Amino acid sequence: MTDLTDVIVIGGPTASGKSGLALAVAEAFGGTVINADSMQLYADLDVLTARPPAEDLARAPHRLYGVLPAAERGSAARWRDMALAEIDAAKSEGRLPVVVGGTGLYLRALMQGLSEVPPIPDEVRAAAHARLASIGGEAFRSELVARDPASAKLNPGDTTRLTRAWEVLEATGHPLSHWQSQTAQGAPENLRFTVIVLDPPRADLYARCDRRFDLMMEQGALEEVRRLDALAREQGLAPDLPVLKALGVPELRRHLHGEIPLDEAVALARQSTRRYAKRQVTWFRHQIVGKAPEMLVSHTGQHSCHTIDSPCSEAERNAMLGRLRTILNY
RNA sequence: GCCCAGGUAGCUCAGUUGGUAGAGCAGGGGACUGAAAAUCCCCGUGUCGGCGGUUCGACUCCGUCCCUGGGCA
Repeated sequence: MTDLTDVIVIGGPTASGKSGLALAVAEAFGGTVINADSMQLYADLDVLTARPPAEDLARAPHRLYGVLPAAERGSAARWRDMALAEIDAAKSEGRLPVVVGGTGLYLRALMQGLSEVPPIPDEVRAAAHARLASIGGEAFRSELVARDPASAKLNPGDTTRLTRAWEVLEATGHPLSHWQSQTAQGAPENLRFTVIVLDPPRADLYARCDRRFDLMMEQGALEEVRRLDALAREQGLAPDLPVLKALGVPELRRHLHGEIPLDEAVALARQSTRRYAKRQVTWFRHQIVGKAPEMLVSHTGQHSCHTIDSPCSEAERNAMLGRLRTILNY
C-alpha cells in the first residue's frame, strides 16, 4: 500500500442509478457516501432532488445531504472545500470516500481544482446584475469586451458568465481570464481517484427520468414545493436562489400560483428533467471522460476512469464491484 | 350508403395566383472555472396518403381508391 487515499467518484446523468451504486460500493468496502449534487445539498428539497431515503442512510454514512438552508447559495468552490473536508474525515476513520453526484462541475472542481479568484463582495455582484438589467446583454457584453477582450468569446445571452466576468474585473481589477491562466489549485495531493461514469442508453434514461418524476409526485413533491413556496414568501427569498431553480420547482410553483394545470406542470417538469439529463451526458462525455487522462494525472498518475452502461442490473453492479476490488487491492 | 372536413417532419400544423416545402414542440449535437438541476450556442430531405391524368413542371388543378374525424340516414 501507499500513503495515498483512494477516493471513488461516481458520476452520470440524473436517474441513472448513481446513488444505488454508491451505496453498494460503500457497503462492500466500508465507505462513506459524499454528496456531489448541487441540489441535494439543500435541506428544503428532499423528495424533489431524490435524496436517499432513510433506509439507505442507515446502511452507510452519508455526508453533505441537506446541509444548506434554502436561503443560501452553494458554489463549486464551497462544495469542494466541504467535500475535501469530508474526504479527510472519512480517511481518518479508515473509511473509503465514495463521492457521488450529477453535478459535473463539482466533480471536476474536486479532481482538477479551480482558479484562485478572490471573493467578490455582494455589492459588486448586485451591481453587475443591475448594470446588465439596465442596458441589456448586447451593450453589457460590448462594455465588458472593451475592458476584457478575452470575454469576447461569451455570447450576449449568456448572462451568467457575463455577470461573472464583469464582477471579477470590477472587484479585483483583473479580468477573469487573468485569474484562470495565472492560478489553479490543481488536483488534491495524496488522493487517488477512481472515476466511474454511468451512461445508460438514452431511451432507458429518459424512461427512468419520466418514471422517477411520477414517483416524486406520489411521494409528496407538490407538498414540498408548497412549503418552499410559503417559505419564499415569508422570508422574501430572492427569486434567483438556486433552490428555486431546482427541476420541478418552477413548474410546480406555476401550478400553485394558478397559472397552469397540474398535469401540464408535471409534463413540463419531466421535460426539463430529460433536457437536464442530456446536458449531463454531454458534460460527462467531454469534461470528465474526455479529459480524464489530463485531469486525473496528478502525483502518482494512478487514477483511472471507467464507463458503464447499466448500473441497474445486478450483473453490471457486481462486475464493477469486482473491478474495484482489484483496483483497491481489497 | 350519402354529405362535409382533413390526410405534409416523431407530434401539432403553415404552405402565397402550379416552379419538388417551413414553423413551433419533440429530438439530436456542442460550450461550460465560486448561480452548474444554472446559463448559453448550433442542427429541419420529408415516398407532401396511394395510383392515374392535365401541364415544360403538381404538395398545389382533375379523376379515382384508401384512411381518419364530424354530420345525415
